[in-house]
Amino acid sequence: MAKQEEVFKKLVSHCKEYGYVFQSSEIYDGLGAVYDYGQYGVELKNNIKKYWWDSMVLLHDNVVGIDSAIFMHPDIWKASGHVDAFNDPLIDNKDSKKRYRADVLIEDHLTKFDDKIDKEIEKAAKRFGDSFDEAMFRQTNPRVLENQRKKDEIHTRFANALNDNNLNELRQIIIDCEIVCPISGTRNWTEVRQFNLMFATEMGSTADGAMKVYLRPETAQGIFVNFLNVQKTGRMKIPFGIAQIGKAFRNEIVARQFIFRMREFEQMEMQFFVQPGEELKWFERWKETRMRWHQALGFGAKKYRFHDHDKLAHYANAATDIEFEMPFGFKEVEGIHSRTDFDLSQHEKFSGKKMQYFDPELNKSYIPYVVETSIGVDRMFLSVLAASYEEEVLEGGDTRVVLKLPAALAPVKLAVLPLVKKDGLPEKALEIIDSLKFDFSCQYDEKDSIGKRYRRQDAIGTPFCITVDHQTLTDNAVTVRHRDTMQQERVPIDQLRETIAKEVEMKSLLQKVAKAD
RNA sequence: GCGGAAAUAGCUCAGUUGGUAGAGCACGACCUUGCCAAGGUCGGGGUCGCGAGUUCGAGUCUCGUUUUCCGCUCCA
Repeated sequence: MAKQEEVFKKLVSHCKEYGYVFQSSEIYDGLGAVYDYGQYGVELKNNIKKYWWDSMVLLHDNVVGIDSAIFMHPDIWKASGHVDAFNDPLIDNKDSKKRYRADVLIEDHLTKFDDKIDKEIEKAAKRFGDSFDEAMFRQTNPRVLENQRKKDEIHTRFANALNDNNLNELRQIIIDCEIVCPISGTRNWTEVRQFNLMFATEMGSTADGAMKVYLRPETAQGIFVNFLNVQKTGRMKIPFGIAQIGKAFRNEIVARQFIFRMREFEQMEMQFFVQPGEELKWFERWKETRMRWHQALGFGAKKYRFHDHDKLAHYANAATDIEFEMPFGFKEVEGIHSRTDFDLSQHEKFSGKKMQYFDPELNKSYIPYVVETSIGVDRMFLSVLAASYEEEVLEGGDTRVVLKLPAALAPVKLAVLPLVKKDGLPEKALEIIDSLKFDFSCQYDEKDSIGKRYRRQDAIGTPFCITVDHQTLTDNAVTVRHRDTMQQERVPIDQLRETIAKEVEMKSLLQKVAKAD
């Protein structure tokens, strides 16, 4: 495991050194858990997105795409449950390092306090027997009276604090009541913090009451609220799907492991609408299709596994993750969820608009059930890089660092290298680039020895190096050097396009995905 | 968010008990070589993460802060 972590560290440095991923705002000391994609990173990311989009929208005539806005009506997040589910005041005990909900701590304390008073009364009742009058005892016993007063005071303060969302007051109550951590038994508390998963901002002028809007924490809701728009204007018949790629934002408390958990990230989601009762059948089908999509990349089946959820979220009746073996263990890359009719029903309730589909075959209306596939672009990016990164020990004993990226995803498809920087070889090389640059992303490099240039291309994952030598000038053929095997072959210049296209076109991947559909 | 560690050139790092910031690689120019990196010459690049404090003097000591990594914690 320690070795794996080393590999991960090297991968992170490699990403920075070769222009794949940079930390955001680096010259200002960075911004926590936010990253920028560099010149090669953006190409790889775009290729991953294209691979997904084409496999969804191009290969399925009943799946269409949309691009919904990041800002959405705030009520959408009430309907989805995001507003209520993540609004808790949290406090940590510094000794036990345990985190609690501040309001729950106080409630528990008050319940115990009530019990204490009741026990005292019970004790008194035992002592005085039949002659005991509880009402009289409560009204006259000084200790009970004092406790009662304290209790009322705290209850009032607590209610007010919750009402005003006064976090300092909540903490003060915990201190005043001398509430201790059940684990450490100490009163060494942090500040009370409100944790909300969603980033909020204001829309409209603040002078006349701006509306609080959120940056979407998931792209799915943009699909749900457009369900009828797409269904009607596209004349879609159930079953059908809507796909979307877009940014989402979550204010994670702990965001770590490089780009695996970021505050700003990108999702590729597809919501598939089906007849109620058919959802589990489709759930299974999408599980298979999505796994095939991953495995078509050729990293080996052992790198992937399903992780079925035992504890289902309230909206789901089946859920699984596709996990990938990252250098830090098997981690979720994609989730496939059978979300029932929860989301559409909620939107029907909150918006007051019907979210139903008239099924001409069944001759009735219903709220469709939804099977969702949701994959993190950044996680996918990380898994592709992790699987591709290799430090190879060569025969001579020296090592080379090579990114064995699937050719269809590689940011640069080929580099054209003149063997020497004279005798007209550079001119010939540039001529070749000019003829290929419309089809493939090409690079030209004439600096340093040819071996060094090969290594540089290995490090960014370029699948082909094309070397122009003196012979090229007479036979119009070049040497094609393959990244993974380092093997070379002689190819006539007029066959270059065909030779390379065979390997680098997205088509080869898509055909593997489509095979069993 | 808590605890621990780290931060010096683009990268990897050195920098002694506090006394004028260094190396290798990388980068640029020129020369040389030419099919699997690290030949020669010259050159550019650092207010030592940031901010205070102690001191005649701080990369070095103290405090704060930011970021990253590790462990907890959290995780629609």
